[in-house]
Amino acid sequence: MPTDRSPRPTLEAVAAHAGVSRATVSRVVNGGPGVRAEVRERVRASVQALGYAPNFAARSLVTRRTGAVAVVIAEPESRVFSDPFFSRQLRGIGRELACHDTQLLLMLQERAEDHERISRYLAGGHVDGVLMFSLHGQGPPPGAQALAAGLPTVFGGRPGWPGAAEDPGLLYVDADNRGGARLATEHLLGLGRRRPAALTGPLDQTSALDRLHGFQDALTAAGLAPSRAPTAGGSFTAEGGERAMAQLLEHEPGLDAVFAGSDLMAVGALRALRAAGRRVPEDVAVVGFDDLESASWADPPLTTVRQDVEGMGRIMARLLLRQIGDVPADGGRGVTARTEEPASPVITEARLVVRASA
Amino acid sequence: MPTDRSPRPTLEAVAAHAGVSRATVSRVVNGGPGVRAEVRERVRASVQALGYAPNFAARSLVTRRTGAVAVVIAEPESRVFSDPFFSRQLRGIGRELACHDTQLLLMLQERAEDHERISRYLAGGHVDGVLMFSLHGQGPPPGAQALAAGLPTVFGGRPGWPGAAEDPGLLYVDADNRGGARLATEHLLGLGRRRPAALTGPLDQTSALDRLHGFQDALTAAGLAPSRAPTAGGSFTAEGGERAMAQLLEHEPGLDAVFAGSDLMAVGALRALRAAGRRVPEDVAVVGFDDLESASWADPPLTTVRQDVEGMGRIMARLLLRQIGDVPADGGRGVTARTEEPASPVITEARLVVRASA
DNA sequence: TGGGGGGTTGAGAGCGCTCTCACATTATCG
DNA sequence: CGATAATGTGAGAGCGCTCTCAACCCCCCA
Repeated sequence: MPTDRSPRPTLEAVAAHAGVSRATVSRVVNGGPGVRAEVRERVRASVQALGYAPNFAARSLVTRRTGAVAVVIAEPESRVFSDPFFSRQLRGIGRELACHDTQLLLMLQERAEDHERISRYLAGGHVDGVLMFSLHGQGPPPGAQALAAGLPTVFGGRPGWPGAAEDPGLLYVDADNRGGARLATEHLLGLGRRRPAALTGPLDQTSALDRLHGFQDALTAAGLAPSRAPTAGGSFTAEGGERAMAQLLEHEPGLDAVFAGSDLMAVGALRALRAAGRRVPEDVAVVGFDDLESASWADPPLTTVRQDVEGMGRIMARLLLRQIGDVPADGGRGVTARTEEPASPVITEARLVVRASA
Repeated sequence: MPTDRSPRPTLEAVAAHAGVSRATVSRVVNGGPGVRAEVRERVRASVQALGYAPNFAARSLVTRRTGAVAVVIAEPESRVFSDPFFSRQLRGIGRELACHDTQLLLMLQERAEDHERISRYLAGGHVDGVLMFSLHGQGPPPGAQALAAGLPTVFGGRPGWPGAAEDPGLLYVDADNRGGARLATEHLLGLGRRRPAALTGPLDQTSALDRLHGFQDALTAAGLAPSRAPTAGGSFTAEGGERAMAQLLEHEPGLDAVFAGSDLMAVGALRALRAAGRRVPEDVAVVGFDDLESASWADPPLTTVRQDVEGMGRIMARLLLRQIGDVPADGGRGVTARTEEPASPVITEARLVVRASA
């Protein structure tokens, strides 16, 4: 037979064992008030003796809470797990949720049919809220499904679909991509470089776009024409960076600095530069973005923009938990944290980390 | 108010709308037989019209199925997300589960108190089964909690606690660590190297231990005394590899080949070798293990042992779904896949990938 | 000694769903 | 054409829990 799922004891059983009613056991289990200390102890002992654990589905059915939160990751070709950036953010989320006794459901939306499956899940009340990462710009507004299901939702990164910017109720957490990119570019210019180029990620992602804008901001401020600065785009990967860099070198052999949209791209750029016989940083200075672990391994170690990725994850989780309402710690005996101030998007700081590449 | 959770329509509502009973709607929703085509269509229309989605908790309460599986990752300092190996495995799991309409609950057990929290969750019937990764050897048999809760469980990697080897019912999926390590070492020996050394991971992890054994197997087969081969251990990280390599060089300056227990360690070893002025592969040949993406970026690109990590994840998921019983596709209308052959551990093949480092 | 009042406890009604079983309807056959 | 089977549908009993509300007990004060 397919696994002999031994029947777990119910509230009823504990009540009988302790000689009290179901209601009393429920009170004890949930830490509710109004139970004599003596009875409370007796019930506790019975719970222990029978190895009772409350049935999640039954509880959830009446409380309308699941104590779980979905992390939806919408991306055509799931780089999620290979992308250390994401991984760290996910870790931050996981840790924060664990602190509040909340489970994390991971939902990967790689293809169109996943969209439907996930919508169904969200509508089915599996979770109390949603953390939404939608990395691509095309397709149906990803995350609309969660909002439509009436679930509290927090976005990772600034949502980029048409109209998103106008919606003041949209909650998201993002790094200061624009400011960070500006910082990095100013560093290049401060080094005396006058022919900087940019390697951008997919411009349908707001992070890539914002970083490009930051790059241009710095040029403008320094009196250079952003439109004249060479730019090439690709995916946020080492391969993408390598290809874009090669392309850039072909069209603009005179460039003396490169702002890469991500560390992975920067690593690729280093490869392409080496292949072209350029020295880094002597001939071409390179800065990256993200400060991944691999940034410090690179040869030469990358100057890059650091974001507190794990912290962003934690903030996302916290924001969501606040939206959900009361923090479901210990079965609800905690204080109900009403949303005093209206929640609003959070932009976290980005800092320059100077290493050898620039 | 904390989020106006708009009341979703219930079965009852759909039944009223379609002019049938709840039972009939249930049958239609679950694809059950015995409903006239005309009625079926009418119900479908009502479902559509009201935007009905079955309540998960209620269904789960009666079916005793949740359609979710927990991935428990027990590790003191969660490298989970930074470790690309894991990430790929998780992706494989996620994809396979998605194919079977099963959700993935991620549970990180970083500290002792998490253990208790997770046990509670598992016992509460949140999930139908457990995929268990317990990377450290110490502490209470991690995973015992899942087994104790009577949940179908599959382990990632060979469980290492005392007695695990004797338990024939223990299900796990592992790479052929021993065989792969032997392959890699034989490659080094085949290159004419006669003073190979090993960099091992934490030997309380079976994967590290198995790889060391594989290394020794190759030496023995080649007529070399394994006990004479220099060995240093550390964590499965670049830092660990760097430190261990430095230590090895100090004690055994004459070594001409290194088998590293992981690619990350190998990358660290490359750094240490460079710092010591050794050329790779001329002075010292290096092989790694895992074939991470970074293995091909390394300088020189690493010769390493490739495992089908994503495939391992898929197999784990498949094994678990089979244990759980019938594959819960489309609400159970699928064939019940009884365990015809008794399930048994799966060891996947490991292949050598030759690049420049050896 | 009797009547509040506060603190404890239990009875019972659901939460939304599935599933069994009895009933209604129509098809099938002697 | 009535008996029997096959098919379609509905009534109702839970699944295990929470939560309201009424009942209860004991103590205090008049």
